[in-house]
Amino acid sequence: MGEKITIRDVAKHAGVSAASVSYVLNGINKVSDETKERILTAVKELNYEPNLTAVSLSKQKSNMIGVMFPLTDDSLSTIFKDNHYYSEMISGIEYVIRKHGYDLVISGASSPADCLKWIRTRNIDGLLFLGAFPHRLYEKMKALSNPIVLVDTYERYERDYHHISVDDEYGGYLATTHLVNLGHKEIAFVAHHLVNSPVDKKRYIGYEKALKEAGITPSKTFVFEVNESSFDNGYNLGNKLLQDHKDIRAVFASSDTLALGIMKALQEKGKKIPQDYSIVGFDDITFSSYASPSLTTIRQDVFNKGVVAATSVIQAIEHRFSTLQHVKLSVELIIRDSTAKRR
Amino acid sequence: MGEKITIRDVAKHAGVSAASVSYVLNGINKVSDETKERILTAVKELNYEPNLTAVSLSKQKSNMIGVMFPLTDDSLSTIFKDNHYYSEMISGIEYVIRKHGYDLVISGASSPADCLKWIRTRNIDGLLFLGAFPHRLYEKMKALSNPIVLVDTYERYERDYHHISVDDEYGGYLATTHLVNLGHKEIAFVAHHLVNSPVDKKRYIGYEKALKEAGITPSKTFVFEVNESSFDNGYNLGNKLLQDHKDIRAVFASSDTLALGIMKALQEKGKKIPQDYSIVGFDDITFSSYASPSLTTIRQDVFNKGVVAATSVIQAIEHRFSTLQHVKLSVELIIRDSTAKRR
DNA sequence: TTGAAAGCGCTAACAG
DNA sequence: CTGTTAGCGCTTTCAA
Repeated sequence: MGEKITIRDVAKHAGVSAASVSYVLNGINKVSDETKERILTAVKELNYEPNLTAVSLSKQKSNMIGVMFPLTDDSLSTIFKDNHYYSEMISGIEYVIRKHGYDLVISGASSPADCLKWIRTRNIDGLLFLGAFPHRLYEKMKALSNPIVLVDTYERYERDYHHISVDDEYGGYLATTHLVNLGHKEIAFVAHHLVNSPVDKKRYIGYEKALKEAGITPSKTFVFEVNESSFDNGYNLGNKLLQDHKDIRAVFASSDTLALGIMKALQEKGKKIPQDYSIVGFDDITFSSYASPSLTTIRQDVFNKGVVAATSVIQAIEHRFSTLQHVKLSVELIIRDSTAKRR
Repeated sequence: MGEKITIRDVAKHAGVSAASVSYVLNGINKVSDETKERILTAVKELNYEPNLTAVSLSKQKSNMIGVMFPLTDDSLSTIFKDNHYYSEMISGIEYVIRKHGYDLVISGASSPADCLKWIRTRNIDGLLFLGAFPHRLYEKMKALSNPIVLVDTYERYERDYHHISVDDEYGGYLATTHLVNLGHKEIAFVAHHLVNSPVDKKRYIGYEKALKEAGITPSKTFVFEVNESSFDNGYNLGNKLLQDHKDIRAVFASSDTLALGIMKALQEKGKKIPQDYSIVGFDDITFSSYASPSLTTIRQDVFNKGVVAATSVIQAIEHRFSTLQHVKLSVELIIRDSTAKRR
């Protein structure tokens, strides 16, 4: 751009003061209709666009909303890889944010300190925090005046922030009950990480509850952890199951990605699904209905989760004293071809 | 935050002027070591963090880099859905950008006008434009002084911007030649969109070239277009192929997602792959190796594409007069189990 | 080597 | 209703 047009240029062009231009642009009803016209014309003619950086500084509000991803290793790719989950979520978030005139700034949190720094230095109006929430950030974050929405975080702190989640426990319950109803007793639970992933912990609780209700004693030997939700990890676990755990006849995996990897391993070794093994996933990613056999799973509407989360921050930003939101979205059992009666 | 600490607080605390603090913080070597120490101590003690909005305004540089996604409909979800492609890319981009101390602002381009506006009003230092580049933006964008990197755009304008792509034409050629070498002659090409997707056009050229080299006359009846790269669209096309095009024995699809959808449809109707149909995809998404049968495909390193693109903008931002970059990354044929000799 | 002062572009009391 | 003015927090001449 050769020369940026400032509010003063507009003012001059319209023969008024910068203040009046500002009033008109901000919809502050202080200006006569006549001069308002003149100003709007000048804005058009000069093709003026306000400098948002200056606006931010002046208003102490950036109109930017940050999304912080949990960084496992150094890049986001481990998170996105094999995983429609965060992509879907960010779609929902971006959609709402743009509609409301905000911009979306994303960052992988390298360290809790960096994270905090980021919010403050960038003047982010609000923050969406996805996944596990580092304990040590808790106190410091609370000191910030900007609203923070935690998504999928179950911590003792959860009550102090806005919080969006899915009914993970019920999902685990649904999945397991489905298997139980099919006559299964030897049901493995495959988690991403039982301690680090609060979501998986909830699903596990549902799993346990379903077993107990059915009179089955949950056994630690039926619970497995992989490190990341990926096909590869599922695949490797599938092989491990075949070697070390011949008693298992059904698997409830904490993500479809994992479930599909497990399925692949079992099939490669000549096992039939659902005849030999019943498998249930979680999420209902698109591919689940395209796999052979198609995957029985717990569906959650991730796009909507993003929408709800983003809507929450924006509400919190705009009516500062709204009460804390705690939304738990529902899940649904989708029965497909990867589960069948125990034989 | 209760009270933000400003540069003046630090100055007072250290018994110097704000200017000196600024010098030290910006590494401008004008200050005696002694006062420098004092200032740094004060910074530590007060836990001072500069306000980046103010810095941006003052320096006329935001340290933010924008990524603009092509919006087909109104939300990003059509783009991310079923599509690891953009997720991978953004992972690569985010990685580089964060390492260099920039922030990543993302947006779906609602309209060319909005897009332009966005760059100017937000004081974005540089822009990554993914996918098709709206013609009418051309002139206006060129007027911007900020560097713009186009990814996957083949337009007549491409030469005026930095440009990162993959050797799509060679990819198309490799895939088709592979099928030809297996004895296939009736090879369909399934594109996302031949006109709107410049990438697909290139792949088509490679396809055509390979056919010609093999003495096969390309026929328009073997070329198909779907609207979006999705499993569903592939699936529907697969069914169409079965109904209307019984002569076809091999398919080269412009994305793995499409290829897997097609495969599913064919399999459902009792067709064997690769015995009855040979199928080649493009991208090498993770799931391709987990499908049954595993998918032969053209691999491109999308994460790296993001890395290269981001590196380019940053270079361009930091050494303003660097020459335009035009990078074409390589592709690779990955032979798996979805292709076999024609019988 | 240091600091005063004038911006960066916009907003918001406050006066008129 | 309109304009003057003093910031927002930081940078950067320019003079001391």
